[in-house]
Amino acid sequence: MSPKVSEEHRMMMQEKILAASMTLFSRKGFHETSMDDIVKESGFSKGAIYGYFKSKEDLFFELQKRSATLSLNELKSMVSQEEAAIAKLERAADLVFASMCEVSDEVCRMDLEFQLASSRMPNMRTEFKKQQMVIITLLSDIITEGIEAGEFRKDLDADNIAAILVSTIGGLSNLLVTTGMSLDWDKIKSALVSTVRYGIMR
Amino acid sequence: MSPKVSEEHRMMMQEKILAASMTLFSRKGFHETSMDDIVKESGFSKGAIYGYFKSKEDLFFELQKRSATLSLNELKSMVSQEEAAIAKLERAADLVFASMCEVSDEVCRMDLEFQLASSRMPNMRTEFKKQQMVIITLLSDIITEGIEAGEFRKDLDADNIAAILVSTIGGLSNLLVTTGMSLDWDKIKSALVSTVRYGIMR
Amino acid sequence: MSPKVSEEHRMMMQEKILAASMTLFSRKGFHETSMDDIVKESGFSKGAIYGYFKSKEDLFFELQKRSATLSLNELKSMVSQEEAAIAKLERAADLVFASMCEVSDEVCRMDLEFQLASSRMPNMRTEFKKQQMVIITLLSDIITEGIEAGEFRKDLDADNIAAILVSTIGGLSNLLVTTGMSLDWDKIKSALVSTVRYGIMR
Amino acid sequence: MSPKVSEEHRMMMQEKILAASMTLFSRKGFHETSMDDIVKESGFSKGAIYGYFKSKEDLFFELQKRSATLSLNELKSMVSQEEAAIAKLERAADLVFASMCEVSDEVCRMDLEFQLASSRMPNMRTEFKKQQMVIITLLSDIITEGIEAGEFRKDLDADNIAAILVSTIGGLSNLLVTTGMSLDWDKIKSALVSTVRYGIMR
DNA sequence: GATGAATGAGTTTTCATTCAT
DNA sequence: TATGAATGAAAACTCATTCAT
Repeated sequence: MSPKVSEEHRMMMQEKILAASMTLFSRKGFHETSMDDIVKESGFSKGAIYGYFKSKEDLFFELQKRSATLSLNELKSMVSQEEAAIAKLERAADLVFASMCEVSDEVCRMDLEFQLASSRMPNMRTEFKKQQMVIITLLSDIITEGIEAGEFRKDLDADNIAAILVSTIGGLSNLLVTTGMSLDWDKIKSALVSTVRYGIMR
Repeated sequence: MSPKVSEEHRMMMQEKILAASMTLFSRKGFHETSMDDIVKESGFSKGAIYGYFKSKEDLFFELQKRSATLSLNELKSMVSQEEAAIAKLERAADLVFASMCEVSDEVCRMDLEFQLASSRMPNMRTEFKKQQMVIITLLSDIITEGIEAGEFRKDLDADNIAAILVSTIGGLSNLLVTTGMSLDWDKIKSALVSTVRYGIMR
Repeated sequence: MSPKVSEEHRMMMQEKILAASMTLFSRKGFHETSMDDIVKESGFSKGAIYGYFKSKEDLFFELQKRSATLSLNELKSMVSQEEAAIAKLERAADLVFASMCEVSDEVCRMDLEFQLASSRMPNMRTEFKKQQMVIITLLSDIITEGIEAGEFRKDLDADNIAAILVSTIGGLSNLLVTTGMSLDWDKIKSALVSTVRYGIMR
Repeated sequence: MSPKVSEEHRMMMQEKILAASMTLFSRKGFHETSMDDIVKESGFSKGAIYGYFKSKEDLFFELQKRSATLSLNELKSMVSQEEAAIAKLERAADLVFASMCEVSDEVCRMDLEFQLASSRMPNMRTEFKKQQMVIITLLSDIITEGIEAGEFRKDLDADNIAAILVSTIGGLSNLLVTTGMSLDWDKIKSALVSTVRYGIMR
């Protein structure tokens, strides 16, 4: 009778544990966070946590899966708009840099944790690749659209340009947390946008 | 008469330990590598290793310091050449992508380790920032030179473009190891080079 | 339903660990006793022990705190008796020498460990001083009482005499363990008692 | 031809090492002092130190042997004086309390180290006992002398009184370092002297 | 299911002693 | 004889995971 209720309940519990873990992993890092830390932060018992997630790594993996979903939807909704490809790219840039500004160092650090894990653990890598491919494909589609519409140069290599753009954004995020540089995101955005615009438009 | 050993010998020993550590850190990661692993891999005793490096972290830090020196010199020698700014940038691209191709996943993974460490440990961050600044400044100087020579657009923001370029390269390297994508570096290089050329030239 | 364990149970476990530690510390000394020794002697696991005490030092400290409580209560109860001050002192001597006889070398050695630790570690010193002050004050009060009652000489320096008496007892205990002399406690007691009696009475 | 010279030289070297060790052992304690510390403090090499002393413990033992010699000679010279037994005891008290005042905490701590070691290590104990016996016997002789001269009570138990006096002095020294109390040695001395005088004289 | 005490292999690091030079 | 680099056993402590209740 109650499977639905308890399933929901289960999800809520999981969510709480994930939230606590996220906080700790991003603040202290995966290795420096102990299950005891998570117990304290989440208020759950050891046994409960192991009831919901089979290991610390599993918890981390689950977190990685969710990390993407955040901004992706906004990005997707953007594509469906009727407008020029270049406008779409610029709106994407707005979106990305907006989140870049408001997002804390900790989120960027968490991202680095995910990247490092992906570079070593097959299941993480698969997930990470899937996520990156979604974004790259999305951008690639916009570029292809722009080429076909005559906005962009005909010789553009859509897939690789998309990969480059994604890498640039990722690289900037990393630069921020790894150097602690106080970057002026507005200036960077306009430098990037204008360079790309000149770089790809006819 | 004395086991007092030449500075050279000491350096050689250090180098061997560093090499063994490098292998392990990049293959398994910093945290997953134990001092016992390093003992086994290097053939040194525990005590000997601690005689050369005061902690596992110190070993890692030393490795980070050395990591930069590798390609930087080539990059620097390039700047002094007499040629157009755009040509310099292209030669830099050649250099970077060449190393990208031949370099193993392990080096890139190691790079991610360094980045993550830099995002959390002050002394690593200081070092990392210094290293990044050298490259960014180098590129920024070339760009400024290009602007002054009338090669590039006058409104270019040299520093930020440089930061963007460095981020792009770093991001691509990360994309490689984190997704395991089989990237076609030649195509990526030409996509990047042509985009940037159009993007910044008058 | 829950392994949540009563406070009593927790105390019992602690007590067992403390007992095992006491045995080892007094037999082998603090430094020569390893946590592994305590693991073996107590039958607990490493983790369990660290669950109850946060460090080997903490274990030692806890032991020190308890060491005093043993005979102190008897000593205190004595004070409240209605009798001449000199009689009180003699009864105290009886008490002290009685425990001196029955007590093993190990307890005295343990005492030396505590003294050495107190001479170097601030928290131990604070505790030790507190314990010593209780006894000194107790004796000092008896002496003052004796002076006021006209039993003892008027010019007696109650505090310092008390400190001297406590030192004498401590010194004798140390002499026992450090030299292994086979002391005749009865004779020593009467020598001390008669000397002090003549020494302080009018 | 040169055994004498090198024997002297050897002694001088030993003395230097012992001095350095003494400094460290009393400052930091036996266990907390490493051979490397002694190397640094003494300026000798590891090998040299092991050439002179067969182990860290041996070094400590040698130090213990010397520790007594210090004041003992003065004490002995005192005995031979022509004067009343009570006067001898008082001069002994002067001597002891004078050294008590000027001597640092570190010397007292070192004493505790010796005591603890003596309570556990047979060879140390033998040495320690020998040293204590010399002093106890010396005092005992004075007391016997006083009894025979009719200065002191006839029923005095010379040996045990001597042991008690030695214990009192040792106990006071320990009280000083273990509690950090700021003792007024002058007052303590007069309290002790007058008590003992009344306590043992006819 | 939930709890948290218990486990114990594994971690980094130290240091008395040895020995090739 | 002097040196100090090298050794490696042993130390204190951690922590992901299990399981009796």
